[in-house]
Amino acid sequence: MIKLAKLTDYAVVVLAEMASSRGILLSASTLAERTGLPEPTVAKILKMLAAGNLIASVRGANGGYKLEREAASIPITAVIEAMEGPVSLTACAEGSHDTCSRKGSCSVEARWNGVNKALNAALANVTLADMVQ
Amino acid sequence: MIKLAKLTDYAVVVLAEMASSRGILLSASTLAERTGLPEPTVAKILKMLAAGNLIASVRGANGGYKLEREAASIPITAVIEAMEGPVSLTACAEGSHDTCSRKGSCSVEARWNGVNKALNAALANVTLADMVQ
DNA sequence: TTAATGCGGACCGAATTCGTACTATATGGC
DNA sequence: GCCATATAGTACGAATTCGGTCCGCATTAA
Repeated sequence: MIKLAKLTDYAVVVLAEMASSRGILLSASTLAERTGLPEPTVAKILKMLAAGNLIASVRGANGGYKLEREAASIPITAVIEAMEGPVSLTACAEGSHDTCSRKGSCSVEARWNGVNKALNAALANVTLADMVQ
Repeated sequence: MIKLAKLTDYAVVVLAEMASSRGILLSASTLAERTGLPEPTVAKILKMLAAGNLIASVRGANGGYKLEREAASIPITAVIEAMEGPVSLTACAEGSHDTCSRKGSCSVEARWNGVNKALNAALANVTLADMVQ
């Protein structure tokens, strides 16, 4: 199965919760409570999403996180990229620096790029707003 | 990254090699030699592909494998399914029997089905023939 | 000054995956 | 009929990755 990391799955749940309270500052512990997910895990997810500029963070007492943009303008590819890196099926895909033992001599190497583009195009049409409903 | 198992990647390489010699019986060792992949690994891949009815096997001396259908009629989703199971991003997707701790109470559970369909549609348009060139 | 909250990194156990080996079964050639 | 060749199926060990947790530091409101 083309597997999405569990953390990415959780990230969507957390973001969906944030989208329903847009603009309001929510702490990691509050979000953990509302989503039913373990608090340390939620905290980790929020850090990653903040690093990917998907959400804004406010430090200090009474701090928290809030959505940076509208849910409708956040494609799920952005979420996946923030959590797992570029959306691409194979290591030898364009832009990846991962090594492949057959790099250069692989007859299908270049072909995957087209597949990845089709994949990105399909996923780019689904936004966070679609996941919230 | 939306990760494809390495074996699946290899499977496409092997199938591409078989497609260029369609109808000819090729043994696992021959394919290993031509693709430059380790022989035991190629043998394993061929077994999985045969189990998925993507290729036909002939046992005994001078046996081997050959493509069951034309490359153009084999979508890469079929390859992925043979190697890794159904194409779906999340465990809670339709048809999966995997358990999810939030099953039933998860607000985004149903939404993933649409994403998975978009994904399958995008990948179904790419066939093995496209990978060969 | 204190308490609350995010930030960043490190760490460990668990699960998955990769690659390999071994045995059984089938078939063609001598 | 026997042997060489080839696939079928199972099982296993090592390596990698992932999920989850913890700790010390930085920042800000009260």
